[in-house]
Amino acid sequence: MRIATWNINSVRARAHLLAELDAAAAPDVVCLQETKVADEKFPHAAVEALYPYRHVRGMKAYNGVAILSKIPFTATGGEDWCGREDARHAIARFKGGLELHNFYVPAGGDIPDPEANDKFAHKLAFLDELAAWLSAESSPRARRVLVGDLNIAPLEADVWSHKQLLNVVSHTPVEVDALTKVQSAHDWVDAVRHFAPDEPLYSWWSYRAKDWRASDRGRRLDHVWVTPALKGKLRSFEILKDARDWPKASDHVPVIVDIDV
DNA sequence: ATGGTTGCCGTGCAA
Repeated sequence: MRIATWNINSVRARAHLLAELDAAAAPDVVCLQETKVADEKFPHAAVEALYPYRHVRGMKAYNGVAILSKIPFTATGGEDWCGREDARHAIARFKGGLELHNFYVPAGGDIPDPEANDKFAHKLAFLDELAAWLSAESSPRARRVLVGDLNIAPLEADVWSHKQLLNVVSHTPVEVDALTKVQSAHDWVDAVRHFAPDEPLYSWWSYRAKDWRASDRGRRLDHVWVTPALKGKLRSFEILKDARDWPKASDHVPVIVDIDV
C-alpha cells in the first residue's frame, strides 16, 4: 500500500494537482490536510475517477482533512479535540485490520508562549490530549498508521537551522517534547527516519522566499508514523520535492511511504 | 530588524 500525506492548502484551489500526484507517484491512498472546504462543497467530481473511496471532514475556510483511496475502506469519523469541532482528524479502516489516522495539528501562531498566545496553548493542549487518547487506545499488536501535517519539525535534521529555529513555533523544545510524548504513547516509528535517520529532509518551504529551492529554508512538518507491528513491513519512502514547483503549488509537498500489507 | 506569499472570501485572519 502506497500512502501519501499532503497539506494541499485548499483542495478546491489545487484539485488539479491530485492528477499530478497520481502521475508522479500513483499513491493508493492520499491523506489531505487544510482542505479548507465544507463537506457539501468538497470537489468530489474532480477526484472520484482517481479515488472512488473518500472520507472527508471539512469546514468552511479553515482546517479540514480528507482520505482519498483507490482501495475500499470503512470511514469511521475522527475525534474532535480540545472541545472544538474543527475538522482535524479522520480515520479509515481497511480490510485486514489496518487503521489509518489522518491529522492536522494546530499550527500554533507566531509567539511560542502559551501564556501570551492562545493558538500556541491550543497546539500544546491538542498534543497532550492526543497523547492521552493514544495511551488509552494502546494495543501491542495494533496495525496502525498515523499521518498528517503535525506542524512540528522535531529533529535537527528536520529544519534548515536548528539554532535559528529554536525559538520559532514548529521547532521549540516545548512542542517537540509534547510531540515526543505523543510518539512514545504508542511506540510510533517515524517511517521516514527509519530509512533516513540523519539526512536533512523537509516537506514545507515558505511561500515568502524569493527562490525556495535556492534558499532551502525548509522544515519537515509532515509525517508518517507506524506502530511497531508494521515496522518490518516498511518498504520505502519518498518526499516529492518537485511538487513544490507544480503550477499553483502548495507550500507543502507530499510525503509518501510504501508498506507491505 | 523587517518583510516577504497564499487562500478564504470580500475584511482581515490564519498559515
